[in-house]
Amino acid sequence: MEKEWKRVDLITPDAGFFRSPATRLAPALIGCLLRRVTPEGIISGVIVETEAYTSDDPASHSFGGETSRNWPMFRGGGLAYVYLIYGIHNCFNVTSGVPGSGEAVLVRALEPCRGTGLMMDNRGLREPELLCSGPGRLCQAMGIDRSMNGSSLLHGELQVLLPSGTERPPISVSGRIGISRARELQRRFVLSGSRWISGRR
DNA sequence: CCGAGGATCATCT
DNA sequence: GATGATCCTCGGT
Repeated sequence: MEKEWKRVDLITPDAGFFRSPATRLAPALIGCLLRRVTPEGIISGVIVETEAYTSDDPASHSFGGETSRNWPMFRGGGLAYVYLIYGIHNCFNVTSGVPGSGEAVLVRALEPCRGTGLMMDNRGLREPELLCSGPGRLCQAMGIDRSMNGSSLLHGELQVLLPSGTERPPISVSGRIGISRARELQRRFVLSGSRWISGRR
């Protein structure tokens, strides 16, 4: 039996979903669906790992104010912020907060849901192992690149959908991964017990 | 203009 | 555990 999903609606009580602060949106995104509509078919995965970044956070791209790179973080919640890291990998964020706040949530891992074959093709893999377990890996699997930077996630080819139910999944909190500053902040959120999160096993 | 370093990953020892 | 790949942003001059 397949789970049901609903669009974030601008005129219902979901209106404030993306406008909430990153520290609240990051756990709220756990269990949501990230979906891309491609000419070849639909690709989707359930978000199982996120990190929150805010403008008062030395580890955040927005810490020094708005720049030509981080501008989507300053345009309010519900946009894609995609940037290149180490010259090779893309990282995908969901912007959050109100315009000017400089906040985003890094999506670090997905549990593959639909279009697994397409994702494996994109990654050059023959097994779903490590398919979307890491920010670079999930972008490669989903076909997310910087051409989608700044695009709306409410409608369009890349979307975030909410679970139709109201039950909250169990979430574990920890320090963030791969940063040198503000390691102590507890701003990494994972779906408890998920085997799809990033990092070593 | 220049140089350092980065919200990573695959591969090697 | 260590390393190389590879590019762009951003701060300093």
